[in-house]
Formats: sequence, structure tokens, C-alpha cells
Amino acid sequence: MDASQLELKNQICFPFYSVSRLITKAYKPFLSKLNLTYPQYLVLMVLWESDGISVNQIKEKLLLDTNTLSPLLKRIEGMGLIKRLRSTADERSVIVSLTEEGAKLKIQALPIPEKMLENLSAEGIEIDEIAGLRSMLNTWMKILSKNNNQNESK
Amino acid sequence: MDASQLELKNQICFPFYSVSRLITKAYKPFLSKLNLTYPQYLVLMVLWESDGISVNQIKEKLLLDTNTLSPLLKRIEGMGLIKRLRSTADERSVIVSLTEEGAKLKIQALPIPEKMLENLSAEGIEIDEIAGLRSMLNTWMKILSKNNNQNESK
DNA sequence: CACGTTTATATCGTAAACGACATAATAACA
DNA sequence: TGTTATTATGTCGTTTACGATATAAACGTG
Repeated sequence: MDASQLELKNQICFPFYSVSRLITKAYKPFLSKLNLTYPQYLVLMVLWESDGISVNQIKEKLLLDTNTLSPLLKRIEGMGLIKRLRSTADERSVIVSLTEEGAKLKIQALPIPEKMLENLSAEGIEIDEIAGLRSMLNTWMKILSKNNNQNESK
Repeated sequence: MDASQLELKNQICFPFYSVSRLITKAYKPFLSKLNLTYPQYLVLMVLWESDGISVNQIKEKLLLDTNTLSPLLKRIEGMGLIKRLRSTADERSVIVSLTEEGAKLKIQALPIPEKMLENLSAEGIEIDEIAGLRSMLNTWMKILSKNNNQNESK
């Protein structure tokens, strides 16, 4: 049992946790111009890509549970960017769709990803490295979320 | 301006955000046996490595601000694992040190990192890959946290 | 059709995160 | 020395996360 494994620099979760928070913080100047938080921006990205989907479909795309999504969606609705309507086909489902204002916000959001990449590369992070890392993380995401679902169905 | 950059699968922040949450969730079964949350575990790891340091030193190691750390430390103190004492040398500082109970908890925490690695590799994630990723993320952490400090001092 | 089960969503409580701001102690320097 | 600036910590309010639990609709099966 190697005690050095408990040192912070040898942890795998800690750098994930920190880098995730730091990148979210790096998004903040761009997102605060649109009066959005990062999770709100994620929801809108999902809807800009596929409008009129159910809460459950958003849950699956973002890997967030409904106890997180429900209040999050309510706030975005309160800002007038989305509407929530019970599905008539299945009254358990709630369909989330963009308002005109919410759809228009996409235009202002368009330059954000590019600007973020510019910022990261200005900090000395290679663009190639980012692309490689992204695909690796997407693989990890699939593996870990599968495990997550298995636990849920226990 | 490429609209596909706004798609979730092309984002760099989203996989970080998700993988970070999923790994934290994977820690949960181990940590809940010790009645700890992940951030509480991080604080204890810092103290197990260097006991009797100031809140400010913990802040620098974990990249968490004092408005997050103060209540976090209070909770850990409430659990009887640490003590907080004003430094006599500099009365602005608060020195955090482990209680006997807090120090003993390290023994129970020792097997956690190894078990986590076993779990990840059982999921199909290569150990080599983890080591490489860790060093890459540690580099990113330094770059992004430097930028973070620069913003603070503006 | 009745009734237990699953599904979709939501509420509640607690613990992070973090911006904005407050407070007290120390440092810096005119 | 007096006064301004900086440093270390903390409080407050808001938004996420998420476990536990609730509720209503739909499904499955005898």
C-alpha cells in the first residue's frame, strides 16, 4: 500500500476536477455577456442542435439528472429563452422548445467556441492536443456513463 | 463561422465537465464509507501530506477560493476531523490541523486510489493512458490557474 | 379490467462553487 | 507616525449537483 498514491499530484480525479472548473471559469467572460451560466449554455446548445425534445432526452445528452434539470430549465424559461409544454402523446413527458429569443441567442453564441480555442492556444495549449484529448475524453464519458446507468438500474 | 462548433460533441469543456462529475461519482461508494464528500476528501489529502498549514495554503493547493473553503472546513471541523486556530504569528491566518481522528482516517483512505484505478481499468480504461493523461492535465492546470491568478490581480 | 411496475418529471434538503462584499490584521510608505 | 493599500479570512446570495422521495401517467400481466 503506497502512501504516495494519496498525494494530490498522483491523483487522477483532482486534475479533472480542477481543469473542469478552470475551463468553466474561462468561459465566464463570454457567457456573462449573454447572461448565461455554463450549464444553461449547455442546455441551449442541445436545443440549438435539436429543438423540441423532451427533458429526458436532454438528460441523456447532458448526463444530468432531472432533479438538476428541472430547476435549471425553469430558470431558463423564466429568462424567456425556452418554453416547456406537456406532451399530448405521453403526458408524462415535458417537451422543451426554444422561444424566438432563445433561438436568436445562437447567433451571439456562435463565435464563443472559436474564441475559447484562441484563448487556450494563447495560453500555450496546442490545438492538436485539444482535439486528441477531446476524443479520449468522449470515450471515457461513454465508458463511465454506461457504468453510471448500470448502477442506476440495480 | 462554423455552426457545428456549437455542437456538444465538438466541445472541449463539456467532456471535462462530464468526466469530472462521473469520476467523482465513481469515488462515492468508497468515500461514503468514510462519510466524506469528494471536496472534503481533497482537503484531508492535503492535510495528510502537510498538516498544520493555513487556509491560504490549502486554497493554493486545491485552487479553491476561501468563500468555498471556509464553510467546507467548518463542516470537516464539525465532524471532529480537523481543528482551526488563529495563527499567533499573523493573526489574519487560520492554521488547520488534523485531530487524532482525522489523522487516523488516512489508514482507511489508503486503499482508495488503488481501488479506483482497478475499477477504471476494469471498465476498459488503460492504466498507461491514465498516467499520460494525468501529466497532461497537470500541465493544463498550471497554465489555466496562472491565467486565473492574473485575472484576480487585475 | 384491476393492480403492481416502470417511466418521466418534480420537490426537498444538503453540500459545493463562486461573485460581491465585509472585516480585521499587517505591510508600505509618505 | 498616520494613512492608505494589501492580505487572510469570512458572510451572503444564487446556481449547480445529487440523494431521497413523491406523484401522476403509461405499461404489463394475470
